[in-house]
Amino acid sequence: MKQNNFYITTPIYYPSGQPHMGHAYSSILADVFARFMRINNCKVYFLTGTDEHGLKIQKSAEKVGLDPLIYCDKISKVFRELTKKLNLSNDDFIRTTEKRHYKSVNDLWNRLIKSGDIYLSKYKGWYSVSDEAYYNDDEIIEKDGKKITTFSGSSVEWVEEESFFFKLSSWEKKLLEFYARNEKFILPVSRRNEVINFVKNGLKDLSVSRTSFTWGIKVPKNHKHVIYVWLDALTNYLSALNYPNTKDILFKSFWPASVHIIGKDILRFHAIYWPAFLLAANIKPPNRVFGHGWILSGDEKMSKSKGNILNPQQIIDTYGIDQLRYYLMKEVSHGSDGNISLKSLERCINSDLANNYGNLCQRIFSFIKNNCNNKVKKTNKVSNSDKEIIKKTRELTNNLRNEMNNQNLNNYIKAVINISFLTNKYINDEEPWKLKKNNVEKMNNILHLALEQIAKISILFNPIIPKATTKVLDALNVKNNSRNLSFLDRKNVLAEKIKIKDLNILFKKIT
RNA sequence: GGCGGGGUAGCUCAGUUGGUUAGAGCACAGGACUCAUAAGCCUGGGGUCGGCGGUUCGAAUCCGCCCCCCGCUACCA
Repeated sequence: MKQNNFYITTPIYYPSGQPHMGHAYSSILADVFARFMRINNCKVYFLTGTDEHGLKIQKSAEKVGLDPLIYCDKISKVFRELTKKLNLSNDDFIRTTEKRHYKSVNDLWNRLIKSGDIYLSKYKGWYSVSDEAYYNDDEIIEKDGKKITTFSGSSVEWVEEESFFFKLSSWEKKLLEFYARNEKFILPVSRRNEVINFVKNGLKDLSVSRTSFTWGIKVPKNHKHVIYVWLDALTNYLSALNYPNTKDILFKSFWPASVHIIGKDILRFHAIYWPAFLLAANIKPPNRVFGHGWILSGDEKMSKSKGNILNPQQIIDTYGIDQLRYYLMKEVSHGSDGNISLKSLERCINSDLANNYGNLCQRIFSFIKNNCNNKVKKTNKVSNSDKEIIKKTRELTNNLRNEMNNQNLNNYIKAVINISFLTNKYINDEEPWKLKKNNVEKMNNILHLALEQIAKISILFNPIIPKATTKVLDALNVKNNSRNLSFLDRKNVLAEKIKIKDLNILFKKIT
């Protein structure tokens, strides 16, 4: 990994159902960080994709009478299309059914065999056919002469299955050392504690192959076995960089990954298994795993039976993608679960986007169009209130890079919207409409400063609401190579003399 | 059960080396203005900071007990 390079990933999605709000959230969150790092002058590689192996997919394909791969082509496409609808800026979209991925998984497997971390043995336990799951002794009771699991009540049978194992147990200490050395490997901190706790309670070796189904990557030299889902799926992060060719420019530039964005439900796989596999294979683990919370609807996890599903596609069609992106990023607080509802979505769009940022742009652009023929020129006279707003804006933006380096998007958004408050107040206080007749110079200075503020806000909001902010920056004639964070280092975005274009309403108010 | 996080205004949350009248945004009410999407600005109402007890000159903040919510407690992912 080169300095100033940034590799960020979403989970690869298991396409056994339609994309839901949780997928949308993970993807948008990752996209926001990717876009931010780009305007922060980093070279970014942003990856998403689909995880297409396993029993569920095999069965679903059988049900509709399709070859699993053809079936996957179809459903993976749905997720690929979603990246467009969500306006993701991903550089690649990987599927675990691709050749490059097979090559990569095979290589990782062979490395682990070679290092002695994978061995062949037998997996034994109580298996429930209907649950497709194994249970521990303490989860089993006898009822009417039958063994059943207390977990779901379904009947279980004793099964012994040949399986390859990964020597996870021998990585316990090394993992704990790794977490200690890399304090921010797992964020937020609460999740880090969970993981450390789990590891401290002891790790058992992990079964990493299955013989009960065939839809997957076959174990090299033993085709009876299919490679366990996580050893398969996680490796996608390497495959996309052309691993096993570690001399490849992509791999050299972007590994280890800067951050894997994931939901808290798959934290263990990313924070324990994944670094263990990699350490065993003598590959550097990623720099960070960020586990976000779930999207809830009315305090409940969204589910079909509860009828409280908010479908991302519908929301986008009704309200727009920038609106959905902004709402999700604002409403869900750092790392914890977030409740969403149409009501709060509409409130959020109206207050932040329409009334605040949108209207700020509108009032300034309209005024300049009607009174200045779209031309503004500033002089070097700086009033006390100018100094004041510049100073306050600087205070608000001081820590923004740091907030984003810790995935703390809430503080970021709060700071930026506060710049919008400041600017609205500035205009109210300065009353440029009163200066039309007798002080055009001062009026110009005020308007120019307002535009400068709008430019800064628009650049800072660009990762979150790219469409709307691009319209504004276009209307301001800000060059592409100026749409970055260099103004944080006390530079101005706009020239002293500027000509702007007309700007249409950015966000319609919802009534 | 064990370990961890949390309970602050109607809603979402900020706020600990303990210290003046506990904060923000949204929502609500009133006011002055008019460039603007009846937007923006100003002012205001509203909180026994989960409960009880303790330490202290002083506690949302420290200690003890209790109540409630959430997460983790491995091979579905």
